[in-house]
Amino acid sequence: MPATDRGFLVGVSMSGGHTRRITQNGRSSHHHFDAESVYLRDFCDDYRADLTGAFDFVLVEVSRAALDSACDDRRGARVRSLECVTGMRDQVLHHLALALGAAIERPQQASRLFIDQMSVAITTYLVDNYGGSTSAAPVSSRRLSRLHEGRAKAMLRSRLDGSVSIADIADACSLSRSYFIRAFRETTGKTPLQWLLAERISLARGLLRDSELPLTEVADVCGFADQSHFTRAFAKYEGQPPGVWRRRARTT
DNA sequence: AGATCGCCCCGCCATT
DNA sequence: TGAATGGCGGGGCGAT
Repeated sequence: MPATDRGFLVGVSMSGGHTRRITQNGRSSHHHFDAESVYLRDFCDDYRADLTGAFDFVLVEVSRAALDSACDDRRGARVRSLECVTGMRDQVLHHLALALGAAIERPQQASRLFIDQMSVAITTYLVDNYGGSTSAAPVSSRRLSRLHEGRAKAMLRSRLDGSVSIADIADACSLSRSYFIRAFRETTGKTPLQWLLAERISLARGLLRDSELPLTEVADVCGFADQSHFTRAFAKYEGQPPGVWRRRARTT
């Protein structure tokens, strides 16, 4: 695999009998994996692995953003890399992988909250135990904490009637309005209003596709006070007006 | 954190 | 009658 900026990959061997030859930076090495063996990969590096024997791994991909977020949440210096001795055993990771694997084997029953929390647990554990070089000084993060992010998004969703202002939400997070807007943008990649608009459009797409509601009612349900404004906003976001979008969604 | 200010989102109306 | 488009003013958003 050629190098990419996808972050890191942690592989946890669930049973034994796997062997691989890894070629990286022109060097090759042989590794044997028992149950509970782990390896870590930085997607920044070119990577080639010739696999032999059984392959029974849980693979977890960790983005750099997730790594940064985990570092910020524990108020520590940001970790730049994750490193471990390939093939070393790690009982904790093995158990975490077991729990995660059991949950995602039945996706229809899986609790999104549980999987999210497991992701946080695994990432935090990786930072604590395999965090490599760190930034010299703790980065003063302007990202929202997970608590504030969740609270802000919940308040924005409840704001469909327009009764809650951005200042109210910032207050609820004990932040100034300007700081909150910036932190929200750096956390989600969107300003609060842009994020809310994306939520509304997403809701509208579902109603257009799966219901027979006229546009006026779709607009109302999605928090748009009048149909003309809804049509305009939808067309700007999706590139075509809602009626056209609906007909095309039905025919494809 | 708080003040400022330009911009655009929103709601309303009209028209096709 | 429903959907799409356009104009317009006020107020809140978002950047500084």
